[in-house]
Amino acid sequence: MSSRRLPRSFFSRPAVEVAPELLGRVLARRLNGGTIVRGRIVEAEAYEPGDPASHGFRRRTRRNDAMFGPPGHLYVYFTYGNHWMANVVTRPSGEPSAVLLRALRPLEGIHEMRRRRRRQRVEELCAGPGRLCQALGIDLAANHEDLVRGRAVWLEAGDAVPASVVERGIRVGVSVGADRAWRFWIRDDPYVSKGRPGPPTRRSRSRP
DNA sequence: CGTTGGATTGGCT
DNA sequence: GCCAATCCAACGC
Repeated sequence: MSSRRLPRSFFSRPAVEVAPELLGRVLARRLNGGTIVRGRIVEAEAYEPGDPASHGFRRRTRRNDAMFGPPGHLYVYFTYGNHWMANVVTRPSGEPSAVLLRALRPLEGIHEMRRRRRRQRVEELCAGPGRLCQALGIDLAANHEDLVRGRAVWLEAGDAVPASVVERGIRVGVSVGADRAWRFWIRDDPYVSKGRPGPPTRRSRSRP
């Protein structure tokens, strides 16, 4: 398994090409204090220009700014009042696109992940986009981080998985753009998230 | 300026 | 399976 970093050219392509090729790669994080935490990517989703489900579909704002920036950087955003999400920016600057990291298989720093997640089972540490951010301590401070040259978070080449074991389907939790089968995962991998593909279940709108 | 709902999670019925 | 938590971007007026 290679610990060399993925080059900028890897990311400077459409997200739908990058997403399946990110499977088997390793997301690495150096926490304050120096502890290294690493996990193998087992599930990812692509968000492309002109994609109504993408944050980059509308104009550039403070929130989605990283999506419009150079490839190989991190786009981090906050949602549902609780959770951070980590994306890898793809395509050249000016073309908003990114790959949402949805699940990792923990490799290193598992004790630290358990402490942050307050969960013991290894299968529950990084199986979900909000969970993996919590496990790796990724929040807004990591937005715009350079995965190619940065020291706080980066991507190692790891072992690309053969296309024969890559499964694809519609994305999780999106109400529009469900015609696009842009979610990719490693078939039968126990660390893939349990999120249901398709639109989120309607919540009650009742108020106190 | 008020309302809506989200690239989710975890706890409870 | 259902739904509250909890915040803020986007959008309507």
